[in-house]
Parts: sequence; structure tokens; C-alpha cells
Amino acid sequence: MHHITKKIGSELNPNVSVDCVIFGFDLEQLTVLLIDRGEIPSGSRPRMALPGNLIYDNENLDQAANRVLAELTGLENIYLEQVGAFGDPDRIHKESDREWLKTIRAEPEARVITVAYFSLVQMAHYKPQASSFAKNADWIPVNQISELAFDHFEILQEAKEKLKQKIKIQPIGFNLLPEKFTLSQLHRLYESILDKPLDKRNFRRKIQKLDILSSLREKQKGVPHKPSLLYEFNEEKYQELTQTGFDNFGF
Amino acid sequence: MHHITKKIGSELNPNVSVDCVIFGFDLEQLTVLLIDRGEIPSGSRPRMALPGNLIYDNENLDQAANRVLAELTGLENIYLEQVGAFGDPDRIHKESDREWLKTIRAEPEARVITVAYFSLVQMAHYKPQASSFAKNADWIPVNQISELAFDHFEILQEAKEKLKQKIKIQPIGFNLLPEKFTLSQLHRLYESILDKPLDKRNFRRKIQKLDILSSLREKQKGVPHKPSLLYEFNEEKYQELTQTGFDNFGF
DNA sequence: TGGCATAGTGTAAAATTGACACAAAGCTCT
DNA sequence: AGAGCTTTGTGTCAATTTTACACTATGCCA
Repeated sequence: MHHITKKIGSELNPNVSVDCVIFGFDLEQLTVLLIDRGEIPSGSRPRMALPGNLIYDNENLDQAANRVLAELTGLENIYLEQVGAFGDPDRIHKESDREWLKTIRAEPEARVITVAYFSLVQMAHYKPQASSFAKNADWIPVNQISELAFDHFEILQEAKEKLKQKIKIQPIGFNLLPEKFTLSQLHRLYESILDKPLDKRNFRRKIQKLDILSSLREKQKGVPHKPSLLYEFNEEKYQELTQTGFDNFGF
Repeated sequence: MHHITKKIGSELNPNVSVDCVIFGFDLEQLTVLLIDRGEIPSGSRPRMALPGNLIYDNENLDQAANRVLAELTGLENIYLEQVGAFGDPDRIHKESDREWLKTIRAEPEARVITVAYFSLVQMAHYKPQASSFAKNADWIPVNQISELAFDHFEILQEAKEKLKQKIKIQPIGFNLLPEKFTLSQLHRLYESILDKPLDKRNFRRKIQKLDILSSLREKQKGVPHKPSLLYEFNEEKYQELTQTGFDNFGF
């Protein structure tokens, strides 16, 4: 059951909701945080859905998205970007969906427009727990997802596309990695977001030429092979770079 | 006064509107179709605004945007793309704005979320006329716009940015030009969208290498200088190109 | 100590970019 | 008819970037 922080002097807007595509990276592939709606009354509708909720009349859209994210994961100050608004009148067409909506939302009958966001989090920062009040949430690899409740699958597709475009322009991928990471992990991350293989040497050359990574004098520990050097993202260097009008990472 | 096509069996949704950034190109610079709200009751609020309207409960967002566009210009089947949703609770904060809203919208008091679109039209296809029922609309060069009603200026900025990014990925600029155009006009168009000068020869080389233009055996007439060859956009060639996964026009 | 897995590295050919200047065509004006 | 104006259209060279490609180094494990 969602925990809704009812705000004093505010009302839920029954017509507008926010849904979040929360991306993670398990160092192998891109994942998304989905909630399991459990057994659905009538029939075999998709059980998984994006986390989301109606907005309050006194918060703006970004705030609402941050709230949804914080209510589910407890995380704050997370990279968040709007994907767009989705609003087919028949978005919620299944009787069973309506039933379920009653459990988390007011007025399941109303036509709802949803504003989708995507966010990038370090998977390690949120470990879903069955016992959590944030109901049954779980990290699911994106390419294992073939259906979702409502129009959430469509939203996911657009979020992926937006992320793909965005990462060609800004190095936002670091938000998905631990502070310290290896070039191979970064490489793998780019491959899974862009959904195509990238030549190892060419990738390393290009990323290093950008000069936005700080090499640490530290190696991986406990891996059953040659340990890799660890790097971290250098915010200052990146600022310098963008100051020059640079906006093309060209992958 | 807006002409609202009341649809049978449908209701206006008082919480959600659509606003359109309608781009044109006067062969010199990028322009936007704005409506003049006329004398504003109290004080000197910006008079110009983006065309927009509330949505009906039985139409989806794209339909609503197309409707707004058609109601104002009579044009259909126009390139249209969502910019995003805008929804600060205090979006409509001025008393005079509320007054004006009453003249075109139901429930001006409600908190309204707006979904912004941008569209690309051939300026020649819509000539604003003072006598038109579409009130006082006019093409205004984008870089002459410094303020707009509500949060419309912010919306315009984002629409420009979106267009800028999009044109690097897809050759949508042709929607702003007449069927037959010169390379100089196309050149000028890219410069005004990207907001930076492009070398003439390099631009021509690059655009021609894409091989998505058909050269016509036809020249400009009646220009007081060497007449240019005319070209048209070749949809089939472009399809071939995108089939190969090409998505980088690299300007 | 040998085997396994991944890290890390260089080069050469091809393609792309960026900088740059002048002759050609048609109109207008006298 | 000719001079002058305005914009079109064109090529090259150097620098940079991209692509394709394979072997050695390191540390763990058995």
C-alpha cells in the first residue's frame, strides 16, 4: 500500500498523476524499479507497473515526481527528468485496473493524464525489501520487460529513448554508477543504454579524451581476474567542458 | 475570441490545457505564431500568448493539440511534437490573466497543467488576417520575443531547445520550407534554428552528401541576382537512410 | 604452477571537419 | 549596352576523428 503524505491545506488533483521510470544499473544491464500489484481480481492483466501517484494541487510536477520517488525509495536529490505527458482518454480501460486504482488513488473513474519522469539512481542505494511499506518493488532488467499495466510500457519505451538521446549530450550515466567505478563498467553501461556494442579501445580512448574522469590510485579488490583501476566522475572538469558550449559526446 | 468546437457528449477538462508553439520561417528567420490578447484590464501584463486551450475529456493530447492548431489556422496534418508538461501551481498568478482566461476558458480559478507542443508549418500556408475569427494572431520573429503571458516564455525556450536537438537527429526542417526551396534558404533555416553561423560550403557539402534532396531542373525567377537552383526534400531517400539506423545529422 | 578471466594498450587507413576566396549569373540602373 | 550590385556555386588542403583490429599483463583459483 502506498504511503501518501497528506499535506495540510492541499488536495489531490484527480486528473493528473506522475509516473516514474526509475532506472538502475546492476553493472551488467539497465534495470527499472517496478512495483508488483499482486494478484489482480479479474483476469491476467500485467501485474507490474511503474510507481506513480496523483499530484497535489499545491506542488509542481517536479516536486510530485520527487515525492513519488522519495515515498517509494526514501531517496532524495536524485537525477530526474521529464519524459512527457501521456493522456489517452482510455488509458485506464480495464475494470481490474480501476479496482486496483481504488486502492491507491481517489476517483479511479476520472480520466487521468499522467506526466512521466525518468530518474537515475545507484541501485545499491535502494534494495527493495518485501517487508517494506513500499509494497513489492523490484529491479527488473529493462530488456526482460514485455508488458506493463496501463500505458506504462509505452512510457518505458519513451523513457529509454529519451535516456539514449540524453546520454549522447550529457554524461548523466554516472548517476547510475557507484562513486568509484571501472572503465569496463562505464563501457557496459553505455552499451546497455545505447543498445549496441561499442568497441572497447575506442570507447576508452573517447571517454578519456573528454577528461572528465579522475583516476584513483586504487584497484578493484576480490575479483577473480586482473583488477581494474577505479575512477570517479569529475564534476569540475565537466563544468569546464560545458562552459565551452560543448554538448556532444558523440556515441 | 476563440472558437471552441463543442463536441457532443464531451466535457472540457478544467485542469489540463494544451499550448502550441507554432514555428514558421520567413526565409530570413524563425518565427512563432502568437495571439494578441488585446488591452488587458489591469496593468501592463504581456499581451502576447501562445495559442492554447483546455482539452476535452474524450480526446487525447495529440488530438487536442491538432485541434488547437486547426481552430487557429485551419491547417491539418501538420508536424507536431510534444515539448512537455508545465504545471507550477502558480502558473496563473495575475488577476488580469484570470480575467482574460474567463473569456476563453471555463473555470479560470482552477490549477491548470498545460501540455506544450511545437509544430512546424509553412508560413505561406497561414496568413493571419485581422478579420479572422481567430482573433489577432501574428507571426513574430523568435528573437524579438522577450516576454509572454503566463509561463509561455519558458515554454517557448524549451520548444526552441527541443527543436534544436531534434533537427540534429531528423531533417524536420523541411516542414518549415515551401516544397521547392534553395540551398541558401535551407542553410539560413539551420542557422536560425541552431542559432549559430554555419560555413556555407561545408553546409552544402554535408547536406548534399546525405542525398535526401532532389535537385530540380528549375531556377528561381525574378530575383535581382544570380538565380538559385531549386530543390525538394526526397522522402523516399530519407526513408532509405533511416532504415540503416542513421540518426545523426551532426550539425 | 598452469589455467582462467578480464584489464589495458597502439596503429594505420579512411572519413570527416574546418577554414578559406573567387568566378558566374542575372537584375537594375543609367 | 555596359557597369555595378547581389547572391550563387564551387575545391582543396590540413587537422581531427573514426573505425577496425589482437596481443600482453595481472591477479585469482584450483
